[in-house]
Amino acid sequence: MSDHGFRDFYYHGGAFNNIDHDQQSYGGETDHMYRVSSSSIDPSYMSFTDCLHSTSMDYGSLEKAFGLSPTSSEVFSSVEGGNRTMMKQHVGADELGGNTGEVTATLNSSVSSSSSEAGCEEDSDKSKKDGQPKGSDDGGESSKKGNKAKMKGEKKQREPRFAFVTKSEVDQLEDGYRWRKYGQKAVKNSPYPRSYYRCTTQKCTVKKRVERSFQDPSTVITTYEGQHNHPLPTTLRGSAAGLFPPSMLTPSPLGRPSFPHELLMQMPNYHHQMNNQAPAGSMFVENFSPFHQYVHQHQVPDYGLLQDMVPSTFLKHEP
DNA sequence: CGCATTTGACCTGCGC
DNA sequence: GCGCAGGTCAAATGCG
Repeated sequence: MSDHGFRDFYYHGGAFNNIDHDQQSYGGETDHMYRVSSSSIDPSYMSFTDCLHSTSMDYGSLEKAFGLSPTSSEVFSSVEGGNRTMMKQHVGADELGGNTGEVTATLNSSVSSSSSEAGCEEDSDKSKKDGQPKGSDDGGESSKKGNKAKMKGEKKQREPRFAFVTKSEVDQLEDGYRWRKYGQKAVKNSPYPRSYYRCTTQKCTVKKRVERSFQDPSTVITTYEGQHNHPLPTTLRGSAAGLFPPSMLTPSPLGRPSFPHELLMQMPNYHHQMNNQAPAGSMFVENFSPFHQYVHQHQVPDYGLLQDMVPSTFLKHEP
């Protein structure tokens, strides 16, 4: 899924001047991909995080919104699901204090399990066990594997996923949450393994996968799945806790986005869809289409997109 | 000692 | 049905 035609659109002066919406169909599925991009941040000067903090609020917003504080110069984001949409955007250096960064968003909803295309990425069946923290629920399951089998027949509901492609030397991006690695697998056609992490907070089922792009070893693909149902740990080492304003540390989807998915929750219709428990398959389709419309409707929004994704307090409002 | 990581085995879905 | 690939489990191990 990494490279389904991204298209660029640019962001200058605090507003999205050129938003490119690409909608493609893959085997019956509609893909929406968004990509926000910009050139490169000079890592030699500062980390991505530093850059975000020291130079531009907009960037800081992005970073906070995306929950990333990596040493990356480029950040792409994507939501996986059945439909993917990509939109690219260029962040002008002027807005970044001389630095630019790249953020790509891929929206893709997992349509039922039938979608094979995205399917490879989709977890086929995690819900059965992962859905719940293992130690807490299973109670007396006898054999670990035996349990899995029982859930057969039920289609597990796939959680929305949000992937980021970041330029980073470190695999694990500091996003403020504590993760526990529970597996690692070699990826086909890639010399780099994929690591699986789970949020260590009890009852939080959020997971993330981290893998390095074999095409560009300097980039790390981080895929988040699920939504945190808790605040950011206060003990985290990194910046996140300190970086994120309290309002962004709230777990509530209705609050500020403290997790990539929550960004989506800020998008029009997302709540609506979620609240109506729309089928996973259509969730994003309907979600992101409106999203595009929204973007387009705000043709020259001052941050149109961002504003909706991040707290306005983090966005620079220009007259 | 508690927690995180490693790692091989196992399970599931999918394509052939 | 078989093999492959992705994903997960959990025992073993490491670390602070």
